[in-house]
Amino acid sequence: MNQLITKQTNNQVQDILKRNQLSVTGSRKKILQLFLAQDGAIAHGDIEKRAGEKFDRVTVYRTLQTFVDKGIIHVIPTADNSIRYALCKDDCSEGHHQDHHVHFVCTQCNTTYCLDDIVIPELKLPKGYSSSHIEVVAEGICKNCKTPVHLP
Amino acid sequence: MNQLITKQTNNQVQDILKRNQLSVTGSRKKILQLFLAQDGAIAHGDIEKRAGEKFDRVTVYRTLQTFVDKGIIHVIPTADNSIRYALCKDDCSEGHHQDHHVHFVCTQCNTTYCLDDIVIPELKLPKGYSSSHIEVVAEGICKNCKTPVHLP
DNA sequence: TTTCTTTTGCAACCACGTTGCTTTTTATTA
DNA sequence: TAATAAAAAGCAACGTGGTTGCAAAAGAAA
Repeated sequence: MNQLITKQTNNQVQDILKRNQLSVTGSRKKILQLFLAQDGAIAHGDIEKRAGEKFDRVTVYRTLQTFVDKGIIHVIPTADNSIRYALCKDDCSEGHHQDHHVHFVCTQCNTTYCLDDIVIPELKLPKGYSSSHIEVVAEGICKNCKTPVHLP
Repeated sequence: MNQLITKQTNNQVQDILKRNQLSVTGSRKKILQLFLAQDGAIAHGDIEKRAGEKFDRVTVYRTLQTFVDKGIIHVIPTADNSIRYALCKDDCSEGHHQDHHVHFVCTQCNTTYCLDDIVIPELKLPKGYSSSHIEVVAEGICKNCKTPVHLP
């Protein structure tokens, strides 16, 4: 819980904010640090809790919205209807998200991962339908929760 | 808007309710009729509006929940975080939904379709991940909204 | 440091969904 | 058909998640 923020991380945060023409503020630094320190995706509620009750709800909403607008994070739709956010890869930019990858939700630890390297296969849609975007969410057990192999 | 309910539809509704050991009530009949008269999926809000402001919000919620529990309808997760419902096929039953098909959301008319015949292709997940269920939502233009071919 | 601009925090509000309880409706049995 | 038990509907109230307008505070620039 008590996160050690290294000088590197701090510089990285400032870098990202400045590169996106955002002023460096307390909430933006804190929230961005949470994303950098986290493997999977984060829900809005997690952020409010893990930011240490320091920021107003409204501020968290606006900060997340700003990050989405700038292409720093992207939204992940989940089956349980709770929005989650994850860092974008470098090829996302303002107004143009490139986050067309598979998302994986672990049913055990409830972590959401972006599987950037998985290719979404072609779908044969019925006659008359044409799709511009396909969202794939896989549910199951992640690499950290799978039953470990017992060695002799 | 003003729907003509035929005797057949009425019988069908009663049939479905009785088959699922549900008592036949006004709201259940009305809401089930809406589903039978509709090609695509319906959102909760639509139901409240189209039921003619006759039923309490709570009643609609509970009726939908009952139908989901009984396997009469199923929930469709959408990208915009609004839950939609659609009739299940016959192989759904109480506590066991068999609705593993692709869902299609038309970006023009905003209708959601269940593409029952489309097979969800295999996904090659990274090492350590195993999935029990894959949700696929395609976005695009549906058969009713596509630009018609101009004949000479 | 001063000034201007941006961001934050607060209060209030709305939409969505849920819960507990009373009244009404449905199904059942006489 | 009337009486009864069981189920569902309606109502009020509440909780959460998200938004908006505005005044105060913090950041950037000079």
